[in-house]
Amino acid sequence: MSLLQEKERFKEALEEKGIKNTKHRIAILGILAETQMPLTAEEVFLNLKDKDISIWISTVYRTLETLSAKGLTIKSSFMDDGKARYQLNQNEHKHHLICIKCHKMIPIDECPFHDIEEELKDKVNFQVIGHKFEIYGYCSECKSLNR
Amino acid sequence: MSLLQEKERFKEALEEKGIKNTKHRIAILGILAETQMPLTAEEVFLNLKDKDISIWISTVYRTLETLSAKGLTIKSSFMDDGKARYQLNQNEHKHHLICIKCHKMIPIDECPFHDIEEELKDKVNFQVIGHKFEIYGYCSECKSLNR
DNA sequence: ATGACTGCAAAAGTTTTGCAACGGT
DNA sequence: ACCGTTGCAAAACTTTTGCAGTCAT
Repeated sequence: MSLLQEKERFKEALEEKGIKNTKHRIAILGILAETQMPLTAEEVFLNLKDKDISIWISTVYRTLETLSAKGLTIKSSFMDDGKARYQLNQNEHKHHLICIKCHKMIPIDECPFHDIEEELKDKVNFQVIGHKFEIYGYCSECKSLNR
Repeated sequence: MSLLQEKERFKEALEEKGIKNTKHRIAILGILAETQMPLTAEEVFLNLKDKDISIWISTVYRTLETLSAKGLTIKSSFMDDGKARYQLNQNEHKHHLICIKCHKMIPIDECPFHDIEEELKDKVNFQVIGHKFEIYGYCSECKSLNR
């Protein structure tokens, strides 16, 4: 997809969610689309600076919170390092292999949850809202660098 | 299990890991065993204060980090609220249903991972270290309170 | 007695908030 | 023109660190 097409797609997504289409929001969505990796607010901020886009880190935080509240991005903190990470919500039901070292995410097709969802609903009285399934380890590159 | 038995068990666990057996460590493990819920450092701290145990919050943090490094507790930050939570490592391979509201954890026997582990190893060159599988929603009590 | 652990204070790091100015619809 | 968004500064909050004294082995 071209950058222009992408920009247009983001613009439409913002409209659909009823929030304003600003250059910062488009830029942040662009960064997340480009890196295809969950980024901390600071990483997003630095990426923007690299592109000579002037923005304040509080705006990055506010934007990422807003986008996550609207479902355009997903906030998670799976790394347990005290930093929240944000990624584009690709709106596909996907899970990932996550490299502990470089944070690369490798999407996988498997979703084990659906198989046991029914089973669970009957066994325990629990209203399921969502689930998280992530596998941690070293990707092929980091694996070879590591030893 | 009686409190005394528990204390003895914790003491042995600390010895086994080669770290000192102090009243604070025993107390913190006790809180985690008692609540059976992932707690933030502050929650652990407040629980201790309730029991008139004098401790500094930095000690709570240091202790929880140490216990997690030794595998006696597990650190996670699945709630995406910027706070790390710690729970007892019961040393069983378990996953949980986690109530979004009260943070209650309901253990489940299912682990979908093992079924697809082999499959993945072949498909992608990825060295698996661990995985996280959690299901979020409302437990039966919070469910009825909610609507 | 030695080294690990803790009390305490202070700093570091991340995230949030307030307010005025700015920008999109 | 209106109201959501952003720049900027400052505060709030979570977590870490340093050092001296204490405690477990």
